[in-house]
Amino acid sequence: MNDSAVATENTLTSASPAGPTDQSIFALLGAAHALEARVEDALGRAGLSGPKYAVLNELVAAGKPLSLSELAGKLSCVKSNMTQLVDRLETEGLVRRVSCPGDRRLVKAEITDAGGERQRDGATEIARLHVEFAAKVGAEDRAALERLLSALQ
Amino acid sequence: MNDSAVATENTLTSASPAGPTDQSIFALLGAAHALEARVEDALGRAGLSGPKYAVLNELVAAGKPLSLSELAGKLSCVKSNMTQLVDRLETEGLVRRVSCPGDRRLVKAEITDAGGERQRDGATEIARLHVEFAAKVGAEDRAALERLLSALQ
DNA sequence: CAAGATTGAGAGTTCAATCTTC
DNA sequence: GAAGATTGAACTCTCAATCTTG
Repeated sequence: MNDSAVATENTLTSASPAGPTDQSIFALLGAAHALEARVEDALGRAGLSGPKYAVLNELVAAGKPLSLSELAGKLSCVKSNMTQLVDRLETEGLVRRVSCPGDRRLVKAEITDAGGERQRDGATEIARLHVEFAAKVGAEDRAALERLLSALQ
Repeated sequence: MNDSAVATENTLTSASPAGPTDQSIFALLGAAHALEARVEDALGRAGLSGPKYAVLNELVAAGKPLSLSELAGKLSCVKSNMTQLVDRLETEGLVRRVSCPGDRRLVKAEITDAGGERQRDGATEIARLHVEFAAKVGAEDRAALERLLSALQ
């Protein structure tokens, strides 16, 4: 699982200057903001941020070390971002860099035992959040959401 | 109109590790991400970022200089953020800091002529985007969106 | 020359600590 | 002391430029 939209972003959600039409877009972004904040809060309880959880999650899902380029692709971010994110994860002891004998250009990230535990904690929090979400949003609204999302893509 | 959710956040939107339930949340965040990117692109054509547009917009809506604390309140961000954002806007000549004789603790941001032009350009781009959005999303789905949003808050 | 990773600079955000003013 | 603004440190992100390896 990936979760790049969890970041701390909240400057685009308050009033509506131009007209009534604006409200749809900005209301949607505001709600997404609130949801992201909920996800970040939940992960924070597990000692993780959204981006850190996303990386650990990908490593667990893959079941093997992944190169920084592969991770950047899965998280839809640029490679230099992954360099720094893995720096911070490595500092925390949640992943470790391993070199690849086959292709010496590659640097792979391998999850540590501590990283595995942390990922499980994060997944537990996310699961809890999801139950809450499912209870609040009815099936028919969820269908509307799907249509909305595909219209937006 | 405000628009804080426009930031560059994209690490939480890819796969789904835990289960099928996760998809609702992360799909929503992913779509919001895409929408934010569209807004940022549109504003970029006007030479603005989301946060910068939000500030200019508030100043135009108020029709008078606003203190940095007032702006931070309207944009739902911390005050230190506004200090730096206004720094960048001032460097670009879009706003200017004015001191307040009545309460010498206050620093107000006043929009310049250049800032006013820039805001108009941004608003034009946003209006264009909104027409597109309204055309893609039907009225009934928009109603479902409203319910979704209030359930989320 | 391509691809993978890193570095440096900059935007945007948060928090904690500080300074001035009330 | 409390409110307004600023500064410094940290995180997340992007882009452009560089280095190493293929």
